[in-house]
Amino acid sequence: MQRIRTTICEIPSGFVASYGQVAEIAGIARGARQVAYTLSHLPPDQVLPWHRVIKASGKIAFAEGTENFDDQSKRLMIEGVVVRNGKVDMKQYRWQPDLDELLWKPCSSWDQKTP
DNA sequence: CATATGACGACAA
DNA sequence: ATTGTCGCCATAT
Repeated sequence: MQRIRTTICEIPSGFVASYGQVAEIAGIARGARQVAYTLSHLPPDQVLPWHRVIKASGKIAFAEGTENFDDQSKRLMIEGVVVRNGKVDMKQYRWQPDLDELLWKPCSSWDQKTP
C-alpha cells in the first residue's frame, strides 16, 4: 500500500517507529502485519528508510546474525540510534510525529494518486 | 469465496 | 525475560 510507504518515508533520521505505529499513521489501525508484508515485498528499486521500522518491543524484526539484521542495526547506528543486543530504547527514539510535520510531507511525490 | 501467509502486537503462564 | 496463543489486515493462491 502506498500510504504505508509514504508514512515510512516520513520517519525522520535518528528515530524509529513500530510496525503498529506506522500502520496507524498510514490509516490501517491494526495492520502491523500488513506493514511487514508490504516491506517484505518492496519493489527492489524502491528506496525507503525501512530500517527505521522496528517491533513495538523495540527489537529489530530480523533474527540476530542474519544479514538484514546487521544491515538494519548498522544503518540505525549510523543515524545515531543506539542499538544494543538488537534492541532500541523506544522511550528515547520512538518517532512522535507532529501534525505540521505530517502535513508537510517533504517526501517525494510518489503518493500523489490519492483520490 | 475459502485458505494460507507475513520483517507484527498484546497478553497469559 | 521467554515462550506460546490468538487476533489482525491486506495479498496471494
